[in-house]
Amino acid sequence: MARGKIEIKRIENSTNRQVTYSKRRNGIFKKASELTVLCDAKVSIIMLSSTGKLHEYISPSTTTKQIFDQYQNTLGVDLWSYHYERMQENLKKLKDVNKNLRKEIRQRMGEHLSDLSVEELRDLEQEMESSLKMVRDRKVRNVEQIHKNLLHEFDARDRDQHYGLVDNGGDYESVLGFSNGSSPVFALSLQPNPPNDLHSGVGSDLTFTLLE
Amino acid sequence: MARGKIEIKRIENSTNRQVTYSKRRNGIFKKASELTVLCDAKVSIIMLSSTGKLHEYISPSTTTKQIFDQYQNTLGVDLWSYHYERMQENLKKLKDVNKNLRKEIRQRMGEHLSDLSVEELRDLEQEMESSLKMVRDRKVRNVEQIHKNLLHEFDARDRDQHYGLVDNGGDYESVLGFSNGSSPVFALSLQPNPPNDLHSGVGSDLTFTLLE
DNA sequence: AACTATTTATAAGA
DNA sequence: TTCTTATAAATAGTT
Repeated sequence: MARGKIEIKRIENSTNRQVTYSKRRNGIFKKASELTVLCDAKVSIIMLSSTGKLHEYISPSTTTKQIFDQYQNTLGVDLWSYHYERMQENLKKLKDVNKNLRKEIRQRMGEHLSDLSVEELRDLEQEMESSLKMVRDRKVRNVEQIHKNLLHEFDARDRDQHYGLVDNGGDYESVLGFSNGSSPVFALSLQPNPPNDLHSGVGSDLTFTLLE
Repeated sequence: MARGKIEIKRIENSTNRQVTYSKRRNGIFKKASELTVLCDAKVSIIMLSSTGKLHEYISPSTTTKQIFDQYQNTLGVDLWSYHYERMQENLKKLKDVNKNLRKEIRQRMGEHLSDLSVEELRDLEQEMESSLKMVRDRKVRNVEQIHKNLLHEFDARDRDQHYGLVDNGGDYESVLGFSNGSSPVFALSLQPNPPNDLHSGVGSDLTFTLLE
C-alpha cells in the first residue's frame, strides 16, 4: 500500500512475511481498539502466525470467555456446550439414583418408614426376613468351614509330628492360617452376639455352640 | 481519516455510530483476510455491536472451534475445561458412591456375601435383625391405629344414628375412610404373611391376631 | 449506497 | 528491529 501496490498472495520470503505479519497485526489491533471506542462494540481477535505464535486482542470492557459464551449463545452452536449439558443431565440422573438408593437403604435400616403403607411395610419385612436368613446361613456355613479346618489341622498335627500344641505355644490363630494375628474365629468368640429378643433363628444359636 | 480527522471517542449519534461500525468492521475483516493470505496466518475475529449483533471473521483454513482449542492449549487457560474436569470428577465420585450403595443394598438383600468375613456377616445379621424389628414395630403400630379407628367408627355409628351396618351394606372399607375401594386392612387380610421358618417375632403374630 | 477529500496504513528502503 | 516516506488503502462527511 505504499511504495508500490502488492498482490494479495502469500509472501514467500520468510522474513518479509514475518515483518508484514507484525506490522499488519498491529494495524488490525489498532483498528479494533478504535472500533471498540468509537462504536461501543466488543471485539475479540485471536491470531495464529505461520510460526505458531498466538496474539490476541480483546476489548477492555470484556473477557475472551465472555465473548466465547456470547458467541455460542447467539449462534446456538455447541462447540462444547453440548457435552456440558449432557454431563449435567448425567449428573442429575446419578444424583436421583443415588437418592433412591439411600432411601432404600435407610428403609432397610428401619428409618424413614413413615412414608410406607402397611402393605409396603409387610413386603419389606418379608424381604428382610428372607435376606436375614441368607446372611445367617452364609455365616453358619463360613463358621462350619472354619471349624472343619480347625479339626482337620489338629488331627494332622497329632498324627504327623505331635508338636502342634506344645511347640506352637498355644497360638491357635496360625492353625487356621491367619498369619497377621487377627483371627476371625477368636475375635468372634470374644465378641459373641449379644442376647436379642429378636434373635430366634437356629443359625445364630449354632454360632454360639461352635464358639463357646 | 477523510474529510476531517476524528477524535477516537464514542460516537454519540446512534446512526453515525452504526454506519461507522459497519464500515470499519468491513475494513477490519478485509485486513484480516489479507493478513491470512499474505502471512499464512489464522485469524478469528468476533465482534459484538452496541445493538447486540454479532459478526465474525474466520480464516478459511480453520474453524472457530479450532481457534478456541488452540487458544486454550497455548495459554494453558481453562475457560471451560476447568468446569469440564470438575464435572467429570463429580461424575466419577457419584458413580463410586452409587456402586457402594448398590453393594450395601445387595448385601442387605442377602447377595454378594462372599466378600464378607464372619465378623462382618455377624454385624450385618445383627443390624438387619434390629432393623427388621423396627419395620415390624412400625407395621404393628400402623395396624393397631387402623384397628382403633375402626372400633371408634363402629362405636360412633352405633351411638349416634344406628344406621351404620345396615345402611352401609357391609362396606367396611368406607368406615376406615378409604374411598377408593382399596383398603389396606382388607388387602392385608386377603394376603396374610405366608408361613415362614424365620417368622418368629411377636410383631408379626400380632398382625395375624388383629386381622384373622 | 456512492462519492471524494483527507487521513491512515504500510511496502520498501535505510 | 525501528524509522522514513512515497504511495495505496481506508474512511468521515457529504450527497
